[in-house]
Amino acid sequence: MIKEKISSCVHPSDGIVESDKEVELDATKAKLEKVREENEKLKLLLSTVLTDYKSLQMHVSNVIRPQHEASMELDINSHDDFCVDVSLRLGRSDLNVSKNVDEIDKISLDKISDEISEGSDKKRSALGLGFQIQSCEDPDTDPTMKLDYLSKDFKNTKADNKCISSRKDIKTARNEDHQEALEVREHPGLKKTRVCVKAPCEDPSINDGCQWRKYGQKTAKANPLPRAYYRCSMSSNCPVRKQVQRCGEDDTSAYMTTYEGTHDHPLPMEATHMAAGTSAAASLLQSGSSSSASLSYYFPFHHVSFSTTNAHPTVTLDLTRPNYDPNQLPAHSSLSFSSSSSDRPSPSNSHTLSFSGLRSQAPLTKYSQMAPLSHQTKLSGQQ
DNA sequence: CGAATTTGACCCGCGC
DNA sequence: GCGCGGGTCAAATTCG
Ligand SMILES: [Zn+2]
Repeated sequence: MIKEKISSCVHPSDGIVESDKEVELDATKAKLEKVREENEKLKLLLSTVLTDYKSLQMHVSNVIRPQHEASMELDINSHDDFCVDVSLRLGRSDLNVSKNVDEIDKISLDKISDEISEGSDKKRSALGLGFQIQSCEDPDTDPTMKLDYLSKDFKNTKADNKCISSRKDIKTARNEDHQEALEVREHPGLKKTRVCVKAPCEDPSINDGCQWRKYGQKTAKANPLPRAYYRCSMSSNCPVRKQVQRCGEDDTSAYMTTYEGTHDHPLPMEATHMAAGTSAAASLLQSGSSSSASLSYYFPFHHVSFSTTNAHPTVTLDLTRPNYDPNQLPAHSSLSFSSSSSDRPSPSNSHTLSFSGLRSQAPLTKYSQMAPLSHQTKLSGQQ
């Protein structure tokens, strides 16, 4: 493309031909953009499938567990192994991963791929092109990062298991864990992904459907707004942490909740949507996606600011202001995405895309399931 | 009485 | 090395 442009500068006499070429170029650009959009949609779909599958797998393992209580730990480990395999295949569909991959799952994934690409070989090749462009834009990211992340997760789970098995000397176990973390940190530029939820009230924090055990509270130096630390207590070794920070004055109940990690146990059915949304976003981050598909699939009417910083890939769901634009149809949601290698995502680098309701039916029904959650967790006590 | 919360102590990485 | 600050632990306390 660049070469063509250069040649058009060098040979200004061939005006007509060059303008033809320019038109062609524009058409190709438009095509590329379309293809990229397709690619993003596909990525989101894959993340969704992965998340749903994980959730289902955890439910299944939970059902089966009572029958094989002795081999519980083994089950967990093999399950994580499985996840790694799946993610590998998701990251790069052309790699044939053997191990314990379920054939049915493979078939369904292929089906989805076909569905997305509408059976067009042309589009499929274009998909690869989209990927190339993306990695050009974002050289730091790589599809294999996802694998790295998951294997890291697996390691952490193992460390936690160690923690439990030898509760005597937590210190040594903790050291092991720490060493593991250091070892993991040596993996090129990949740290824990986090999901922030900014909300006007406590609702979202109690909406996640998990039991949270408070284990600490700190007040920041600058503003003495307390920050509480919670840990998931549904499973004894669930690695998920969350911290809730008050934002604004004492009476304004604005909270910023940050989730970190992945649950290793089934979540209540009512909570899976929220979790799927957040973890799908996290998966997108891990997959090295520099731009993001419409996460508004999960959170219609709300801003989903999706920003990558050097330190922590972070998804921020801003639920403080409903995303309602009178110029738009209600089914439209806007997704503001910013990808930046600096600590502060620059506004110039971020742009807002509006989607014409990707599957406008499904998200609405799914979203409506979030409403009854508030009272579900309320009876589990204030958090 | 067991489970959850509170809260000061403690740990550890980081900058000076 | 030292102090600071964010994050975590665990004894004491409260809660159900
Ligand atoms: Zn959990």
